[in-house]
Amino acid sequence: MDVARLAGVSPSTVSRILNGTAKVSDDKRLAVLAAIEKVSFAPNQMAQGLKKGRSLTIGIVVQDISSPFFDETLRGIDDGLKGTGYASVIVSGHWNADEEADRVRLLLARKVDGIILLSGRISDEAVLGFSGQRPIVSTGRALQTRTALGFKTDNEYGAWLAVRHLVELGHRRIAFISGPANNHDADERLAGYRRALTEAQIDIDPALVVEGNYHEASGMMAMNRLFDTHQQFTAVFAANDLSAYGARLALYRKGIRVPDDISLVGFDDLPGSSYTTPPLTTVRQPLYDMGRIATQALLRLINGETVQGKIPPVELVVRETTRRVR
Amino acid sequence: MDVARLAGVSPSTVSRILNGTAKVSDDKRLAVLAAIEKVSFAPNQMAQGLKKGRSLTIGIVVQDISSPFFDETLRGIDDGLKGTGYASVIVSGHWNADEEADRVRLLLARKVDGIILLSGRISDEAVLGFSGQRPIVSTGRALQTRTALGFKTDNEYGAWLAVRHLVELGHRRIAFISGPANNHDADERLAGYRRALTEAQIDIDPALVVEGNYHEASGMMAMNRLFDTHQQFTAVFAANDLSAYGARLALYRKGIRVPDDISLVGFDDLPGSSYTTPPLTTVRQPLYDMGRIATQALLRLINGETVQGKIPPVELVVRETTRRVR
DNA sequence: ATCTTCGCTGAAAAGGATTTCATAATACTT
DNA sequence: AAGTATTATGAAATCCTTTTCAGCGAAGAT
Repeated sequence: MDVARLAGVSPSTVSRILNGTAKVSDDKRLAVLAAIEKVSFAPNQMAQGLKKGRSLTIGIVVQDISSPFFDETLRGIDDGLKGTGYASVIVSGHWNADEEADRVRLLLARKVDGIILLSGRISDEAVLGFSGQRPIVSTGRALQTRTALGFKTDNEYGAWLAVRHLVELGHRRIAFISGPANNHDADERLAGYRRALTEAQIDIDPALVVEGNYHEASGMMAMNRLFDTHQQFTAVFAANDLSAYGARLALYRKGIRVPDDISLVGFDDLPGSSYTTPPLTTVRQPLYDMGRIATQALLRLINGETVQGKIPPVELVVRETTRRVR
Repeated sequence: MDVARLAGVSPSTVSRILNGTAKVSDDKRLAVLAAIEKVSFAPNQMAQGLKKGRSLTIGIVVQDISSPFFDETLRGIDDGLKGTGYASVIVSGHWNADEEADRVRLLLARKVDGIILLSGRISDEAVLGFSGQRPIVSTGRALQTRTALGFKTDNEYGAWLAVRHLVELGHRRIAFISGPANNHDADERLAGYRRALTEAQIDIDPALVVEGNYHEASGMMAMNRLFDTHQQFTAVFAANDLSAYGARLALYRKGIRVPDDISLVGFDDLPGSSYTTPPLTTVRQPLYDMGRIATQALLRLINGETVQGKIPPVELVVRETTRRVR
């Protein structure tokens, strides 16, 4: 080591000072510190990682790097990592199970100390398998072993909250813009929609539920499909905020006022949803908190501690896109 | 190495097969491949990196992980990295020069092979200094050395485009919601606003320019300040889309119609701006392309090739928030 | 049939830290 | 004062690959 030579000590001593591993006499300590300062030495993290068996890196798998949904959670993760010395490498599974599994393997080869999996598509078994190599915490699944932990938001309940809100406002013809088929969360939200209607003794009209894919464009198209087939309805529940945005635009284009003519509610409560015109009534998922909590849990798992996953419940936030039916 | 023992060869041979570094007899190759398969071996990237002197990792410094502005660029970077074997560790400078410099040092200690700096706050000299250790490409600055490259979007011109558009629609009282003080980009946009007005022989009224900070809330507050001081204006140019969103909401709250009563134009063209109500007229920055191009440039710099920075120009995209003044 | 050349392969060194082990120097016991 | 317990420190081993170097056997040359 360069610094060692400069300070006239052995590499061992430098290491001891850097890590506080053992007592070192003051004169040597000072000499070493001075040498470090002089050459502005920073230990090679790859070498450190190789020796210590930990990289101070965690891997994060999202499905879409530029979606406000994931970004808000990433912010929570970033904050959760603050001051821990950990950095994160973020990869995207692009909503594809195979690609996702690939990414996880890649992270594992990079010797990340743990993995956070957001809205993963791979099976629970696969997660459990990977968790044999490194701890994993995942959103959107119920899991609890010594090295794997899952958090689940209650999608069914959230959707139920949204639809019940509409029902309480007197709406009876409520359209639903669903999420993509074969998506677990999406299915649950649909179930919540159904239950709320059933509880209100409103018949479920299949023509009122139209499939979207969580993106703005799909919300817009879904809305247009509703119009094209001449459906009657006074409210729309979109399976996520993004598709609600799209629906909102379709409504605007038709000259239909929100909430005066039609009420609209979304799901997620993205940061932008307080600034839509008008601000969107939606079901709040604690995205940021999920990130923070997942991070803290992962760090505990990495330290071999046991944890259980608990996140704040979803809640309805009533803003200005819903109104009592006239 | 485990695989070596299992296949009855030396680690050297395994390495040669993995890297195609030298010819290996078919029988051994097959044995090794089988062994690799059997224990699903993946080389330890830290050891590889340590030996080879490259980590196959690049560092990315953003200022805010959960801002659509950065996310769109990140998407470009992600796509640019696709298939290269590189992964990226993303850190945030939180718009703070000291923190930013810290993050860069951290990335350097992690032995990233190169760095992409988005909207950095540190000085060009600092960038040049760091670029002595690893290549750096940065947005928002003009730089061109063997190991550092900068891209600059023409903010002044973009702002000029926006304001000229409003002028051409007959607006003469045009308010400006600025970016934060001491922000280079923000200053340039202000300059463009001024030039466009001057060229149209419209007096610049200082009361019509009010400071924001690029966030939605500031746009809303800026708008309200304009109202509180009873300014007369028929159009508003916001220094970025986010503050335009905020302004839009303030307008909505006052019952002022866009674009019927007041025209509004933003800057950036965030993905969400096609879905605001109504869709926002704005100055398009090629965020995604900037990410892609920056990535390709960085990879070239890493390979010791020389490159020069060229990105598509900004352009006005006229949507539905601007209209001829009555 | 002997000497060169060539092609594969393994042993060993290297990359930059940490950690174990051994040792020299001090301090403590009685 | 002699022997033992502590301390601070350096030498060497280790983490896991890659790469250099050397050697062995086979093929080619004469």
